This record gives sequence, structure tokens and C-alpha cells, in this order.
Amino acid sequence: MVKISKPSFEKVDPSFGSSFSFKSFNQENQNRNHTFWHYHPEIELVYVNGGSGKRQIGSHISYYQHGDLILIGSNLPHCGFTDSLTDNDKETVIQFSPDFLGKNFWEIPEMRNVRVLLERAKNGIVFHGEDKNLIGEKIEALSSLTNYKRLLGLLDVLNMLENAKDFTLLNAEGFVLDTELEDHNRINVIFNFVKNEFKRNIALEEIADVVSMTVPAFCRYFKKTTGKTFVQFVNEYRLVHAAKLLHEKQISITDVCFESGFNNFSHFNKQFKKFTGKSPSVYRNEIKFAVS
DNA sequence: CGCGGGTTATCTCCCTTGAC
DNA sequence: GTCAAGGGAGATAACCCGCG
Repeated sequence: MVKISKPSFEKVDPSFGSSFSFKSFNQENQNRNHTFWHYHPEIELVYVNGGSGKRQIGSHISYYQHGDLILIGSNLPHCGFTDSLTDNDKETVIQFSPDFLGKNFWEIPEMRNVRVLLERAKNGIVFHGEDKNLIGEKIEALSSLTNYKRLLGLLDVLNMLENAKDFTLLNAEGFVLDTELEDHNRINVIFNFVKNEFKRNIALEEIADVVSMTVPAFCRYFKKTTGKTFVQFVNEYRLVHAAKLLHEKQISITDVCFESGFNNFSHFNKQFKKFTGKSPSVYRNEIKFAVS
């Protein structure tokens, strides 16, 4: 019997005396609760000012270094994997309901651009380069402001995000969530299952059984929802984990391969090369080179 | 030479998908 | 939902290369 992890709908409470939620985490205060699969109607803006980790937004999975700035739209399932924060690393999370300033606030002409940004955020947006750093600093500076100034600052940040040039849409391939809650739950169950079990072999029959579907029905459903086949998805999940291990641990490539859920080198090598354009050893050497 | 770590070739099997 | 075909994923093994 397989244990099913329940899908999670996260309830977001605004900070005291405020209409949106502002939270800051550092080495001492790491009580973050978004390392599991969840979704919520509130829009979420996350800034990590250093460190590295994995992130999954919709069906997109990737590894990041030197911090991260992402904007996650309403009801887009996501999961952060930032490793334990060290030294001066800080993670700032802002969550706000799309209508926290009133139902029609984004409709006024002055907010037209932000409305476009929030629409775009339904795909998940990651920001890079100077934009990431400048806006990130601005976000961190919000912590020292009064509630009133903080709200103005947030609008300012949203405007900067809209003007940013250096960004990537994470989920552009079209991650489609059915509006029915039941289907919402189904994909959550699948993602959580993969998250917990990716280090071992997952037979299609097994995962299909978990969500009470036949194997062909499952394949069709998964492709329709994520734009990928199930095997592709799990492979990407494993490859991102492998990239992370290559960066962070001094273990042999063989060990990285098995640690990531692959059962043989040859296949791991082939997939890794297809995914990153480099073989695992070249990939790791380039990192060493960049560091020294 | 033998050994360990990494890469490539090939064959089998099961995942995916189209037809019904 | 079932069935079946084809193609991609995964296993096996041969191969390469640097090192003692």
C-alpha cells in the first residue's frame, strides 16, 4: 500500500497591521514552510540574496546559484528547495492577494503595466543579472519601513519588476491546471510523490495506481497537464538534483548518478549531456574553473 | 600491465500514443 | 476504458584514458 501525501492548500495570513504578508528568513530563523508542494491564490514574490537550491514552479524544475528572485502567480503550484541558509544569506517572501488593494485597483490606467506583469506571473518569472540584485536590495529594504511606506515600496518594486529586461518565463510550455479542485489535487499528489520517491525507480503502473488511473489514462493526463511525458519529468527532476550534487558535493560522478536515482552511468551521461549540453565531468570541471 | 573512472554502442523492454 | 505498434528509456558490456 502506497502512502499518499495530501495536496496542500496553503492559507496565507497577512502580517499584523498590514494587508499583505512580509516575511524574512535567515540562519537563525529558518522556519519556512514552503519546502513542500503547495499553491495559494496569493501572488508570491521570493528573493534569496545568496546560496543555491532547487526550485519547482508548475512543471518547471531548475537549479539556481547566487540567489534567486522569482514571482509566482495565483494558484501556481510551487516548491522551494533552498538549502539551509548560512552566513549572510537571507530569504524574503512577500505574499499578496490579487485584490488586496480592492477589486479594481489594477484596472486603473496607472497600474496597467503591473496588471500585465501579474498576468505574466501566472507562468512564474525568474529575474536575472543587475535587475535581480537591484530589485532584491529594494525588497530587503522594505523590512525596515513602516506599514504605510512598505506598501508604497511594494508598488515601487512591482513597477521595477515590470520594467526589468532580464527575465525568463519558467513555465511557458503551458502548465494547465483544471479549475476543478479534484484535478488540482491529482497533480499535486503526483508531484509530491515524485519529490519524495525520485531516488528510486517509479513504475508507471505504480504512480498511475496512486491517483487511481489506468496507465494509458495517466500518460494522457500527465502530458496534457504538464506538457511533458512522465518519464521526461522524472528525469528532469533527477538531472536537476544531479547538477546540484555536482556543484555542492565532492563525490564521484558515479555516486552522483546513483544518488540522483539513475541506475546506470551510460544512461545518466547521455541524459545529462542532452539536458545541459555537457557531460557531467565537463560540467563539474567548469565549475571548479569558475571558482578558482 | 591492471585498475578505477568516464564514455560510447547496441539491444531489449516498457512507456507513450493512436485507433477503436 | 482496451489493445497494439513504435520509439525512446534503460541495462549490459565494450571501449577509452590516465595513473601507479
